[in-house]
Amino acid sequence: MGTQTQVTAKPRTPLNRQRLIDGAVELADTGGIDSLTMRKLAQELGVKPMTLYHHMANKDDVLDSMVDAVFSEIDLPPAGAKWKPAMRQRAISARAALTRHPWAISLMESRTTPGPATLRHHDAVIGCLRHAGFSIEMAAHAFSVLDSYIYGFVLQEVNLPFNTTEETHEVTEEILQQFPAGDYPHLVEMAAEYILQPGYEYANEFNFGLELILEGLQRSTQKQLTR
Amino acid sequence: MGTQTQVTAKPRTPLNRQRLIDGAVELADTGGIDSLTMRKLAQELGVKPMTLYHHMANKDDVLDSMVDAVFSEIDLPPAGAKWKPAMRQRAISARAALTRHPWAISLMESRTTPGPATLRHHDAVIGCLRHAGFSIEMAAHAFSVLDSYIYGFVLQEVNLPFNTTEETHEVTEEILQQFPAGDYPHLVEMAAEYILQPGYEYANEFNFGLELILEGLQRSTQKQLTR
DNA sequence: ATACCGACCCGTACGTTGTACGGTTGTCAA
DNA sequence: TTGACAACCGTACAACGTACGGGTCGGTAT
Repeated sequence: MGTQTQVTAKPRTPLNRQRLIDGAVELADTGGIDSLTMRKLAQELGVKPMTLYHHMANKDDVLDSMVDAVFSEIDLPPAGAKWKPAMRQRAISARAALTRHPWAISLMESRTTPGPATLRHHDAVIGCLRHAGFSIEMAAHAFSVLDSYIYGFVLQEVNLPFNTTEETHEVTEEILQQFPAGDYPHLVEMAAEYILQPGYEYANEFNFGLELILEGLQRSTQKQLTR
Repeated sequence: MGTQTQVTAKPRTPLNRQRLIDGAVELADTGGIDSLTMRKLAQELGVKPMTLYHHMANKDDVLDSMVDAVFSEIDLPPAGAKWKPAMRQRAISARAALTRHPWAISLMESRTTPGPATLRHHDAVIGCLRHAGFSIEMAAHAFSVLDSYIYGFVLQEVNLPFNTTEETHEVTEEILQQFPAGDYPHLVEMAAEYILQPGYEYANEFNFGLELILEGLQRSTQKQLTR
């Protein structure tokens, strides 16, 4: 009992930046990004609204940090790995993280100041490509295609108004019934003979595009190397 | 002068749905999506806020219509055209429309009820692919990759914190100076030797990915047809 | 001319949001 | 004990979307 150092736990754990961000992410995950208000966040953390401003500059600061938190969840390409499996795994991991937090894509659109996790991620991806022999220009190309595809796919995926097969039926019928029959014949055909078939899930489309792009990149690099 | 039909212009042109949407688009174009409030929109149209609600159900209704307006600006694939040039042109046109209205991508994320122009567009694209001999499954794949790529690319493009070469220099330096030198070696290399070079524009990256995907699709269909 | 109706428009008001400003409390070094 | 400093809070304000209950026309039926 000679020291007091053992009594480190305070009855009221002080709020810090990390707890705040975690709370914000959790709130957005459960109730959507619109339900994330400074007041609700404060309540969630057992604190009054204005207290938050002692840890973050403003709400935009919170949003920036949330985006960076999502990026930190994405697997980095393992050092020394071959570029193709590394990029494949990263793409899959990125899509998983972004769909786990459906609000992330919409935030990315309005945030322009990348955080450390975001920069680290980008650096690792470019590094992986460079070590595999990609020229700087080619690495930039590859980076652009892959990221565009990942973001765009998730953007569409999280926007689908349905998740289960049942919902798909409901929504599809509802939309089509609003318009004269025969207005969108190809859309109807695709809905009936593909999308509404049992077992269909949009998420499965991800693979096709990913492999197509990876193969295209491989071809491009081979062209470059043999030239 | 026997008729009165020539006096059709009223001193106070009545507001209608179209004028309202056009005004909303214009407002969002000039001041960003955040500056689009029902109050400002009303003022822009020379009308009091609550008047808007006689033409639109609510703000979400306005936003839905704006997205559809953007889609109506995208060229439809010309009937009877070969699929590859048709898809190429559509992609370029879509990217142009979406960058002309940078808010469109962010709206798409939150809207789930497609308008008539959107449906017509999708129908035409699928129709073009089907006429070119794509199977339903293959058409769905192609549609998914292309749209994902277009949306994702624009999402990144409109997010760049710089537009001119000067801004690029400023922003790049500012970001990198925040962190210990050597933290992001590959990022620094790419910035110095590629992005900061005179003549660089991110927009030029669009082509590479687009052609890569189009060629990949061509290969996939050939595989399918020869099998 | 009169009565009436529907399309169009507006004034007021409420609840919710982000956040500026100025305290108040709890903890620790000297 | 004193002072400083970090953490926290109460109050207040402007801006937002929009509910509600009117007003004000032009044109048609009588």
